[in-house]
Amino acid sequence: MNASRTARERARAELTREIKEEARRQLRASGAQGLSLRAVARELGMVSSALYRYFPSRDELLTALIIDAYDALGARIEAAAGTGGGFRERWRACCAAVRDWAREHPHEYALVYGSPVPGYQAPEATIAPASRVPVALLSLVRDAWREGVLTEPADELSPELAEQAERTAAVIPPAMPGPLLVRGAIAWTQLFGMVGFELFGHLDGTMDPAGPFFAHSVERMADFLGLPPA
Amino acid sequence: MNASRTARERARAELTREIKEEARRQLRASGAQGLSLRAVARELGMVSSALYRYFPSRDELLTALIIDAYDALGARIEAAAGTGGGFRERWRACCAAVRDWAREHPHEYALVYGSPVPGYQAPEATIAPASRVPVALLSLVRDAWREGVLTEPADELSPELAEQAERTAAVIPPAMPGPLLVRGAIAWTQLFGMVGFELFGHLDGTMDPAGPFFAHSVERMADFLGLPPA
DNA sequence: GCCAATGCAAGAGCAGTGCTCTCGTATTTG
DNA sequence: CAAATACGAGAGCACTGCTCTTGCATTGGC
Repeated sequence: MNASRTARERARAELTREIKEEARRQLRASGAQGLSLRAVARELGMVSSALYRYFPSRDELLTALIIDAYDALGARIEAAAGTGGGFRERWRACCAAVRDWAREHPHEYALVYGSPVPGYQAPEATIAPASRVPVALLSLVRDAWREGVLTEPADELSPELAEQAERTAAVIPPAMPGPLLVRGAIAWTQLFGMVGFELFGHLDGTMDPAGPFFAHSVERMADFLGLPPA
Repeated sequence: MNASRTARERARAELTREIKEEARRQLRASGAQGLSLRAVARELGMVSSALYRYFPSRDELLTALIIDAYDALGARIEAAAGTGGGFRERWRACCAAVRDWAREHPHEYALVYGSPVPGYQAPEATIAPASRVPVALLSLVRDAWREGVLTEPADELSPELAEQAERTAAVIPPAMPGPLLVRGAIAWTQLFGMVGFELFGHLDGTMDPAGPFFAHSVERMADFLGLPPA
């Protein structure tokens, strides 16, 4: 497909990939704060100013890493959602995918789900890959509902929330009941709150190691969503 | 109590306070990344090297700000927990206290609950103020349980989790049932997951503005804890 | 009340950063 | 083949955290 017309274009694509690779390596070694354009260039045997031909600023490099991270996590959770078994097993697999990926790539997790860089405005290009995770989770809940295996919640929604739920449901047709979608969103925030707390050390000394607490909480959230027992 | 013995000691305490104040101002303006020792010194009319007499490094300054932030949030939630009304109202007040404080001090929230600075190890001095929030939340649940107004959960705990729950409950005697404490911890992670997502823009475009979603989720978590309806 | 010990601010300096600009060269395009 | 373009290299600017030395002010013991 991509015949990569000229030699220059092939070299450019190759170098862009290598820069991101080296940047990711430094990210893993010393975090986003410690990622230095000059160090990346040095490691690649080029001078720092040459790097600006590929990424116009340090923030743009970080944005590229963010998009890659979102996509990597998105692919993982989508694969988990597509496994066989009942809905509860698939829910477990999705949650485990998020936690496993986060523990394997803590700095990349921190980059996308930790504090945004000051003054950093998430560019348009990040929102699509960023939404893959919530879409996968909510789609799973919606599928369970469509198959009728779900005990549907009878929560009352305020008019504003009902409208937001409807807007949100529109991106993953066919529509599902608002109260159920909102419960899905709650479980989504719980999942990431727990994973973030584990990674950032807020569970140290109490629910530590976090494995049992995580497993238990996944079951409670499955109950909360009305998923049938396995 | 603190007669502040010598003039030198008074001046030192005063300057330490002023440094933290100016640092907090810069934090609010440009985030943790943008906090510069030299800029703080400049703003205070002193030379940068003089600042090192008060804080041995930039990280130590940040640690001082972190402790202050934990204490400020801790004081807020403790005040909210101590208000009158039923347990559900107090639960609402606690959750609102966390969200309100976070929205009022987004950069300080990011500092303590966002990604930890790379290679930054939370010093001993932070764990006591950091625990004020979970202690306040769990104490509220425990009080409701002691008064018998709670429908106690019948969740089964794995042996490891039961042991962790027991260890955790020991710091807020008298002991409470493990399954209930774990539900409290789940609600705790949900609360901070949701607040973090709102602050860091992960709800933009869906549950945005986040007020209705927040209010609804607080009720669902109150149900989840078995708190009686208001 | 004096004097040594200590606390402290100032300045210079080091190694590093992101980023800009210019300049000569290599590649691509018409 | 010539003109347009892309590119790497280097110098340089303004900034950062941090260290070290120097000289002055405050303190506590005699």
